[in-house]
Amino acid sequence: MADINFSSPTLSPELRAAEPSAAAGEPLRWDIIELLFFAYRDFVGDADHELEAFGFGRAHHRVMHFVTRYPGLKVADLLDVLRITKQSLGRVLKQLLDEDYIVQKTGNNDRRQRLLFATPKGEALVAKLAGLQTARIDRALEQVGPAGAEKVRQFLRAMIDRDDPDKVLEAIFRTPAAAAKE
Amino acid sequence: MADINFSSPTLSPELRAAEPSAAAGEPLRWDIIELLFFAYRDFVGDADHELEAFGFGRAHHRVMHFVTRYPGLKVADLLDVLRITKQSLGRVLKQLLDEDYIVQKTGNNDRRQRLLFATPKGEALVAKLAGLQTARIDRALEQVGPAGAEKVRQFLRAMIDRDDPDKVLEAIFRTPAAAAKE
DNA sequence: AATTTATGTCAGCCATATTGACGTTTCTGC
DNA sequence: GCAGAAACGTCAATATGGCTGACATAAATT
Repeated sequence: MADINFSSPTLSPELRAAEPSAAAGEPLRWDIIELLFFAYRDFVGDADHELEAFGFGRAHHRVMHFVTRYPGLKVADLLDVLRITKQSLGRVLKQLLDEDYIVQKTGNNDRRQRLLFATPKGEALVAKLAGLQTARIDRALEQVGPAGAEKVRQFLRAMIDRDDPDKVLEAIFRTPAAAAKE
Repeated sequence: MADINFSSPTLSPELRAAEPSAAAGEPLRWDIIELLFFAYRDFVGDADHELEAFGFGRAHHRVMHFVTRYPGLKVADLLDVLRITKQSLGRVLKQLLDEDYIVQKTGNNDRRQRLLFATPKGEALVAKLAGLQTARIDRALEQVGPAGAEKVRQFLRAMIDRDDPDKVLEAIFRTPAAAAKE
């Protein structure tokens, strides 16, 4: 491996963030970008750890979460939410069905549909994982107070694409809190 | 595939969020949990789209980002930040070196170290991706005002694990804004 | 009756992560 | 100066979770 050596090494003993040299343009939100990265990394880390014990991964969690929260979700809806293909969903969903975390029910309006429901076993897992994440969120919201919490919600809502929302997003944005500052 | 049919189908025409039946315990932060999921999904989606044109994935972006922002980052530091193994980093890093997005420089205090630096080409890519994400963040921050923006930063900071922070996190939490409400 | 929709499935591929083992260079402690 | 540890690179094998393409079936729609 070729070693590229520059004129003067200029070793920084203290690591410091540097605006990349193209700092001439509009200011970039480096702080928020990185905070989001770390916050999300640790946020999902809570669940990841616990999931190992069940032999599941993040994919299983996402499926379980949305099925539990939105009972009767169709397969197609789930695909929209997760933004994956049905083949990808297939493997994960099959495991969750086999291991009795989720059950399917034929739609009665449209018998082609397979509506998805969490079993008590599935709900328990989702609640456990949500508990871990809630602890972290509560701790963080305490720092900003109730008014701050509402600002955080507004911010997160505004970060989400609203064009062509999936069924779940529609439900989320139809919620009372959404009407607040729309 | 066995079809499990229940007593009464009870089809919901409008999808509605349901507290899983174990709602007896402490309240769970379903709203924030889901907002974080969707916000992050769309946030990283901005970059993902652009990366395809370069034949890169998210892994490349993460590496490029931190190397650009923290010039002289050691390989070991990067592993801490990204929470991956050196083998995983290896392939991605090799590509970025080969394609001249990143250069290595032997540490002069410790010649075992390979300090990482972005090339102008690399910086340009990172700035472009950060620009996309900044547009989204700016749009969202407008909704909450300057005071709200500070609340959002406080919230995100508080979401991050502080025990055993890596070098980059230390730098982030050493920043002036961090001192504000510590 | 023909077509479209919702779903499932088979086969293969790719990206990104893992563990374990091993080698080299260089620093550190004795 | 030497032993050992540290920082890195790399080989091999494996797992997960994505992907595309093709095809099948049942049920709804036209």
